[in-house]
Amino acid sequence: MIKVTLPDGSVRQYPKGSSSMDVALSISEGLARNVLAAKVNGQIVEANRAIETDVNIQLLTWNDDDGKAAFWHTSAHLLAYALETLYPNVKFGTGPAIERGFYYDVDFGDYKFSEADFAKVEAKMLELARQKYPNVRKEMPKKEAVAFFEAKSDPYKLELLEGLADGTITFYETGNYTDLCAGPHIVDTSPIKAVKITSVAGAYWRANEKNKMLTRVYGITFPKKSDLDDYLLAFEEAKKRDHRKLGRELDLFYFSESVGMGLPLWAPKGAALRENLIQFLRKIQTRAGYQHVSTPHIGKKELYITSGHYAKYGQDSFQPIHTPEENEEFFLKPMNCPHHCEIYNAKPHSYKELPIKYAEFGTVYRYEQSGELHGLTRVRGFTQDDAHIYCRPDQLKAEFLKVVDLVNFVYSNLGFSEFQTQISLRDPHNQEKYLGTDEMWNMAESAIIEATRERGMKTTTKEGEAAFYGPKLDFMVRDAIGRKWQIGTIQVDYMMPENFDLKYMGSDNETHRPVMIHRALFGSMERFIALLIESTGGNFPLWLAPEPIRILPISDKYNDYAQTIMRQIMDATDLVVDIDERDEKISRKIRDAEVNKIPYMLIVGEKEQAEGKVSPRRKGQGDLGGMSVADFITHFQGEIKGAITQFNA
RNA sequence: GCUGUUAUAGCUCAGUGGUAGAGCACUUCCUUGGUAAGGAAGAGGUCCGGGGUUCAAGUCCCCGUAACAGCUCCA
Repeated sequence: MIKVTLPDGSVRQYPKGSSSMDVALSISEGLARNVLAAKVNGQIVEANRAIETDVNIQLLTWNDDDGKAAFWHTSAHLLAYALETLYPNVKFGTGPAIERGFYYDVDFGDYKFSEADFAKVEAKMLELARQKYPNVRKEMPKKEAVAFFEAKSDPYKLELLEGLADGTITFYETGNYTDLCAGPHIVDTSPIKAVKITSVAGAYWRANEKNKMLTRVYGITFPKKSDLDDYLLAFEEAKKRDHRKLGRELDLFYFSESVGMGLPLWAPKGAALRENLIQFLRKIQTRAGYQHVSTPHIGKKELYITSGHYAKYGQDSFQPIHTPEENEEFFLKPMNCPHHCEIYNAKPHSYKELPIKYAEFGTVYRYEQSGELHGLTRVRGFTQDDAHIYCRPDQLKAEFLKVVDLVNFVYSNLGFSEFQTQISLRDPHNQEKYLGTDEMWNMAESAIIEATRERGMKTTTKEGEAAFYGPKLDFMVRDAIGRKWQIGTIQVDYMMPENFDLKYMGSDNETHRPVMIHRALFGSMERFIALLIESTGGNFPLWLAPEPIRILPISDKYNDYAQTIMRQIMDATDLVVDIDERDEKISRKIRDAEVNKIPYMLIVGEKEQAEGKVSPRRKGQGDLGGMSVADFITHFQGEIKGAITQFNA
């Protein structure tokens, strides 16, 4: 007998060789029906794998991410099985489960797999799933594995095998389909009841652009048809929050082919939104001890040679502009740090002055590959809420933590509670990509790791994601359909102070090298606003709304009264107020204001004019009843005060 | 940059090789109104650009441009 410990701590006894499925069956048949895989002593395995020793078991169902992963992993095999049946001679790359569904990378030879094929593949997958094929795990010596794929003349699987040690090779058989695979899988194919092939796109073999491009077929499957319907419906709903769509609908920004791709044009409403965000942050940064600076949009080539950016990105930048006579070369600035370092270097500094924090809403230009451009989230001209903190090495951790706190403050006020944090380190196997000494890197990386640990932050760590001059702590949020974007970043840099020969005079009357922290909280105004649009669906908090108040006169007889009200509000506050003077009925004006997502409508007609009042209507709430202008202003300002917490530096 | 898809009025989109369409928006007129679309009339087109096939191209083919999805990249 073996002892099985369940997550609630209960211990049960089973005959040796029992499986997780047996455990599930002993609890309830319903549970057994829902079990997709199991976590046995922390390792995820098939639910029917025999257990020989005492173990901890967690049964995994559709409610567990790992359960879904097993389900979708099997679905990927099912996809491959269907493709192999329908398109003889296809070769397979890799086919993992992903966050939402799965894909398989396929070499179709000369065949162009397209959307027209989707329905056929879906039908075949469902047909195969219904056969209730068991997923049979097989361990195999490497020699045998190689022979199998040589017989199949499958170059991709053979290449994958090269990287595997003998004795670790496992295969899974599903019907007539056999794949090199580490598993785990669901017990058989029958739970797969709904299938959707979602898209097809190119993907480089082994994620290397020098390799051949395979065809990546994406799909998603569910245990219930209604789950698929719900998923597709939710996806359609999410697409309505796309910032590119809302940007046009709310008249925020545009692109023009004549201006150039990736160069956003901010319309008045968008510019107002942007300005509100800048004002908010400028005020907080000033309180946090930042000094705002302003630097030009270009800089001489030599500046970027000094910083190291020229060697790294010179060829992949917008190419230099030249002066007509002297033929000097100037680059559009791709980042603000070199300019800020020059401000630092403009005069000598004492240790008593540090930390020095230069902030700038600095507009930069980067040549992004054409295929990368994406609405406002990836553009070629954008404004960073950039700042550089010059501090003594002994101040580094404290300063880093202050920035972390600032990020938390700003995001919480903007409703971004779901952000993720990632520590981006250098790739230990590819160190020539980076500048600086091991000592510098170790100091910088440990500063970030210690600081995040000190705050108890949940971070993920990624090697190879660092900037070439230093490691980073990145803050990421998801867009409407779940894609992750980096917004904030905090970077520790020992390199740039070296390159620019930055100094300060220490208490020992010797010169010392400061450490630099590069940081941006929004990242770029463009990307941040894009994500703000998607997270709010265009219903911005009152204090950010580009048009917070619109006065709606009942008829043109009350336009003059509306003007009086507008002036009263604008005199008492610095708010933007508009009047809808169109020759339309009030219900129409209300509808249009609702559609335009205007937070406050002020309805004025005969009654209001007679009583010297306004009738506010809050978007989404309806009529608030008549009140005086003074009462409305109090009400309005109260809502803003309630929305922003006080920042204490 | 790579693979694929798409491009028709300001927006959303129909359009079968044979006279360019709808809804919304816009303009004018009527209407002067009370909490989510009042009525009528009008104007608006390089069918993305260039080339080709054809008696005839918005429609078929090629090249380019841009957008979209994904890959790769991201100071």
